[in-house]
Amino acid sequence: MSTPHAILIALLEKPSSGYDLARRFDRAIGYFWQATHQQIYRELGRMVAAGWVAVVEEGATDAAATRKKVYRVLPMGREEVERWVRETQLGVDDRNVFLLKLRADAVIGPLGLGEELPRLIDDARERLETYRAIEQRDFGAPALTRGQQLQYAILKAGIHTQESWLEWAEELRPLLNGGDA
Amino acid sequence: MSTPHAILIALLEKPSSGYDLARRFDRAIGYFWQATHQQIYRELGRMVAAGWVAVVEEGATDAAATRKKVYRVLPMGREEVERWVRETQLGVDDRNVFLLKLRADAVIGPLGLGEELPRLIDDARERLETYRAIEQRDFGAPALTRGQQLQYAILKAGIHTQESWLEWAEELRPLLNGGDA
DNA sequence: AATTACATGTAACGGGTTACATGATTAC
DNA sequence: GTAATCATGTAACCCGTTACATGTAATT
Repeated sequence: MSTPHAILIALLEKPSSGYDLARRFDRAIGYFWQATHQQIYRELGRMVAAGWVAVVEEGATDAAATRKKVYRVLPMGREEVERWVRETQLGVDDRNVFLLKLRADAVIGPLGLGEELPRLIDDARERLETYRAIEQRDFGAPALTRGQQLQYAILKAGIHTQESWLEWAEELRPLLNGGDA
Repeated sequence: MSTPHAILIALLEKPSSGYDLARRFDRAIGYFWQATHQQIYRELGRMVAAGWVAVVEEGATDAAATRKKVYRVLPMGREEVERWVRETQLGVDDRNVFLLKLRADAVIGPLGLGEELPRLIDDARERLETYRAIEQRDFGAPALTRGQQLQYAILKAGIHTQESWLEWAEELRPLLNGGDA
């Protein structure tokens, strides 16, 4: 649901054409966020209509580049990004969205993520405790059947995920709080 | 795209009504797989039409339970689950789908996941190497700006995710290979 | 000359989400 | 008797996906 914002942030990092955006979403960005070129063109059209982005009009850099349309973010688009980062509450399962917010914070000054992170950390700790409780309740027995071992493995996947994320988040914390935010 | 299979597997674990399924998807299952009651009823309808599931007809357990419809998986539904587990190739980003496959494996015998896991492990290792390469190339400098530190943090999130998953996967490996598969 | 890469779009479909709707049963 | 829970559904919308479509520029 935040594809337009993903595009806005990518454009803040570097003004691009739809085609370039598609390539960027296939490479680096695509590791944690996907968007096909159809989505990109669709959203670019909408965002032009909304006044968030505009096509860069340069007096024909070279005659060949006529077809290429480079988009840049307008003030209203930038404001929309700030609003979205500040007002969109995330849950424990929206980690890639939080990474998107981090990218926004990396491009345009501090956006108050230092206040959202602790809440996410608390949520992750809570969920981890839930998992630990299930672990002790359901998998404390000495001998488990194959099926039970597999179900235990599924639970462990969840435990690993939370623990690993918490480690990362604690490491990130000072970066968001220190400085000036 | 595998909501119907998620429902089938849940029904294999325990025949349930649509309402019960919705509650199960809100609780335990919902930690890594979501489905609203609208989706559940829609899919149940389709799967009845496809001959994958059927309503359990018991001669009125008690007169009050008239409205409740309990579904069970028919042989064709079970075969469809097996087919899906065996034939659906997963990518690095389909980890929750792999957990779903594991749940299927836990309910109905070994389904050949011992062959899919190594491929996923290789993919994860490859991606981890890509991340490590980016790390050395872009973030080797001694002093990084705030923005660069944040971008580095985003990359580290990816590194953590791969490492953590690989640890888990290696732990799981013998369970899928040992025994009889 | 032919193929690949560049570059931008339209159209249709299906699934997930949200809102709406209804009625029975249980608990306070 | 009123509210919460149980229980099942319909309808509309939007987004992501897949397929289709077109044309230019660069490469071999």
